[in-house]
Parts: sequence; structure tokens; C-alpha cells
Amino acid sequence: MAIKNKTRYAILGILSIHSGTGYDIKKYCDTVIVNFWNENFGHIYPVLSQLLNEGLIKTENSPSPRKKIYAITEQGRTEFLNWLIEPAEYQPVRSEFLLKLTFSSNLPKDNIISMLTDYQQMHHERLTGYKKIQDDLKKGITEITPHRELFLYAPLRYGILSTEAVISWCDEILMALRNKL
Amino acid sequence: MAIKNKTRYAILGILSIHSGTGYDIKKYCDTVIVNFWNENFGHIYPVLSQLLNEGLIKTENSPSPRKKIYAITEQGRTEFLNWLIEPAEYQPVRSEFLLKLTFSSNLPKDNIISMLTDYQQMHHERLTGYKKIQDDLKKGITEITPHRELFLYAPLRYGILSTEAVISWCDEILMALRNKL
DNA sequence: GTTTGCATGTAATTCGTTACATGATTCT
DNA sequence: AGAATCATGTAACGAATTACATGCAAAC
Repeated sequence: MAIKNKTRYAILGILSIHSGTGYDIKKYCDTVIVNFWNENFGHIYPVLSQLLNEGLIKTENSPSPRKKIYAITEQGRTEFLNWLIEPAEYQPVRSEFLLKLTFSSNLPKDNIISMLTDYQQMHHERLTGYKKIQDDLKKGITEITPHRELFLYAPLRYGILSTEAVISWCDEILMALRNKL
Repeated sequence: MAIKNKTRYAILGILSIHSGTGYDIKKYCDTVIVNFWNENFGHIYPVLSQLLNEGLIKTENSPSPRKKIYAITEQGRTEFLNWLIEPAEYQPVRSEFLLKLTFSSNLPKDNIISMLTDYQQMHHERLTGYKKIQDDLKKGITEITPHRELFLYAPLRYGILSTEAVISWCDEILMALRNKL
């Protein structure tokens, strides 16, 4: 089975929360789900046309003619639900960082150490960002319904726990490196 | 800057350890670095031709005519090193699982719970696999030079720590889910 | 009045996957 | 004798990125 266009489902998912334009969808991607999902205009617009063609979404009447407000149809909801309940496909992992590290054995020790400290630093910054969002959620700054709260909180916690794991890993490897080589 | 063909560097890296055929390279991907890298024949062979063309690799004399043994050239080593010392490009993340979870707020509670337990189960199995490899490394079953040991051990530890974090995360979210909804 | 943000789209390109096609060698 | 593994490649396709192109509206 070929890799299937996931953008379809991202768009359907977003429109299942609230109707909006292609631009709105992009904004949602760049804010709410940015930590684990990305889309770009060059893909959103063609897929929107495609979904419209298939009857999974429809256009709502818009205040401005140059603004196309899309809404999910009943058929779209059904198709989205079918995707939702089937288990996520296996995604082949590709970590350029680990690839580099694997083949770094002949690099000077200092290079490897700075490679790891930079990587750790990046994750420290990422963690700070996550924690800020977490605080905003807790303080109720971000406006969401209590019913949806957990579903925005969970991916954030995922980011926090994974990032903390990476930071610990860096400590561990840096220590091994300093003791050994 | 466009996403650059990473397969080039994976191949150069593998050939920097030991020369071999396209088939050997694929085998290396499917065993040694399988946990964080993947390649397929349909991409390996064209890229090998390309690298040969650019003079980054060369063919060694082979015992069999239907077997092409590739070796990295000096030029290839230089280019590989240049890539190695520059920081890894930012890689856009895409987690289909987190995307699904985000839009699961209207799914029945039981569905969400089984979604999470399945995901956790999968990571438990992954962890078992990692730990087996770790034991093999410790017992010296896998034949490697002491100098390279850390560079095979580190990515493995990365997998173990990240996977443990995901398992903890599942526990946390499952508990929140059971208490709340 | 100029910059920033809103808004939509197309074209070119590249990367990577899958399927197809073929055949030799080794193991059981 | 047949299955598994070794071995190399091409063709078709699809997904996603980037660059290009355009113009309105609002804020400063």
C-alpha cells in the first residue's frame, strides 16, 4: 500500500473543528499543531480543490468574494472518522542527527562534544517553549472548551516528555564521551 | 534552501566504514541503522550512479562481474566530512498518531483508550527489541571495534530513552482520561 | 503612505516509494 | 528440486517543498 496523502485528513480534521479558509487552515497548522504537524500553501490549496471535488467539503457563503470559506460535509465527516479509528500507519523514521553521530567516530573529540551540546541546547530551548504554552493552557489564556482541553494538552505533554528524554540522553552520552575517548 | 538528498550522505557514510555493493548498503540500513534510518533499492542504485559520476565514489575490482563493489574516494571523504560537521537541518515533524489524537475529542472514550494502549503496547515491543540489541552489544556478540562502540551504542540509547518517555506519556494520558471524561 | 498581514493559486522540482523485471547463487 | 538470498536496475507515481505570481485590507 502506497503512502497516502495525509494532508487530506489534516484538513478534514481542522475543518471538523471549525470552518475556514485555506489561509485559516495554514494558520491553525502553524500555531495549534505546529509541534507535530506541518502543511504549506502549495499543498493545501490543491488538496482543498480535490476534497471539494469529492464532496467531502463544501463552500459556505462568504462576506468577501476573494475569501473561500470551507466547511466539512456529512460525507467528509464519515470519511474522516474512518481514518481516525484505524491505527496510524507505521512511519519510517529518519534522524539526520543520529546518522551524523553514527559516522562521527573519526571526528575530533571536541567536534563531537559541541555537536551534542548544540543539540542539547536546541532541545532546552524547545522545552522552554513547550512549558510556556503549558502554563498558558493551565492559566486558561488559550481559549478552549473543557471538552477539547485534554486533546490539546496531550500532544504538548508528549513534546515535553520526549524532549526531556533527549536532554537526558545528551547528558549521558556526553559523560560517556568525556570518560572514554 | 531546498531539502537536500540525504541518501547521498547515508551512502557515503556507510562506504566510509567499508566498501561494498548496493545490496550491502541496503543490508547495513536494514540492520545497523534501521532504528533511525531507511533506504530502498529504488533510490540507492540511482544515487550510486550519480555519486560515481561525480567522482565521490569509485568501483573496486570485483570477484564477480555482476557485483559492483563501491569504495569512497578522497573527494568523497572530503564532501562527507563537510556535511558531517555542519549542524543537522531542521526536520519538520509529522506524527500521524498525534494528529489523530488531537481530533479524537468526539470519539467514544473506549476508542481513545484502546488507541493509546495499542500505541503503548507497540512501544513496549520496540523497547524489548532495543534492550535485546543493547545486551548483545554489552556481551560483545556484535563484532565492532572498541573505537566505534560508542557510536553504535549512542543511537540505541536514544531509542531506549525516547521510547521509555513515550510509554510514560501513555500512562499519564490514560490516567487523565480515566479520571476526567 | 508604506509595511504587514490576509488571501489564493500555479509551476517546477525533488525526494522517495512501490511495482516491475530479471537472473545468479547458495542452502536445504 | 525448490526456496531463500544475493544482486542490479528501471518506470510510474505520489507527496511535499519551494519559488513564483498577484492583489486587497488593515494597521502604524
